[in-house]
Amino acid sequence: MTIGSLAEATQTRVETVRWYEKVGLLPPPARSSGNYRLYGPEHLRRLSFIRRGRALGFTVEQIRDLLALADDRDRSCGEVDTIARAHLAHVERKLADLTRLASELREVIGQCGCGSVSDCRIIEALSPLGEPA
Amino acid sequence: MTIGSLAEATQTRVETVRWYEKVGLLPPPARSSGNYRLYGPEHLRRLSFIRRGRALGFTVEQIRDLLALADDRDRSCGEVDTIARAHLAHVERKLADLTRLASELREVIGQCGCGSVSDCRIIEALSPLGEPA
DNA sequence: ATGCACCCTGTAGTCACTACAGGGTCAAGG
DNA sequence: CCTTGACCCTGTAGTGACTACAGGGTGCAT
Repeated sequence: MTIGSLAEATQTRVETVRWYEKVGLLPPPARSSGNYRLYGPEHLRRLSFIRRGRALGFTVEQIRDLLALADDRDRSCGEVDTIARAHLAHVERKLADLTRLASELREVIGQCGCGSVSDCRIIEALSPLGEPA
Repeated sequence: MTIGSLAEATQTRVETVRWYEKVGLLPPPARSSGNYRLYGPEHLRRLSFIRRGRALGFTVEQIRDLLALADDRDRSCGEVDTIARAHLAHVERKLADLTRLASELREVIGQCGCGSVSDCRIIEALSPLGEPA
């Protein structure tokens, strides 16, 4: 399968597939006589894994680690669990930040009477002093 | 005030202050005889505005727009409101994504019995086929 | 033989900084 | 007077995870 069909099968951009190869996430595939990349089912599996990991918000580095662990099937699952839990903690921190941020924004927006900028509550909320000179 | 005290007063890194100047968010200040940047209260106000905006998650481009609007005090507040509402919508979309993501992660992690990798539910959840060859 | 979709490499751009390298300035202490 | 150390300067390159070309080659159908 060519890079185009692999990309389509995994909802990935062609450039991204080449980039995964360059940074070592995806092994270099065989080449056709015309120098086209030719992928097999193992590549499809690996790229699907990568994309699913990215969709779950794992970094490329974490996915690199997860792939190495996944290849070593007799190993204990503990390290996988550790990576996943660390990531969940990270996501939960971000979630808390965003929740606070959204409520601050809602409050600021709610106060805007949409008059002139000189008494705009949104601008005021951003300004350090209530009414700058 | 020197760049160091301005940075400290606004909880900003010195490099970041210089960067805001380079990209035109902060006007170039006067210089001392030894070529040090010398800031006044107007710079402090403007940088505080920028930092507060960033803390609320506005992009630098949005802050540039907000600053231009804030400078034009007779103008209607409508554009400010539009920017803020667009940003809130963006934050809420992100929040929804992260919420879904966190629950997916919790589910995956909850299923891990921490045995060997070969029957790790986390790896399985990432793999496209239940049990790759 | 020509058009077109697809592929190749390599480089530069995105965003909002951050991290140096390699210097200059300034005030205090010896 | 000299040195030490904290601060400042410019300029460039790096971060993460791609994205967007430029400038060319390949493969297939008409």
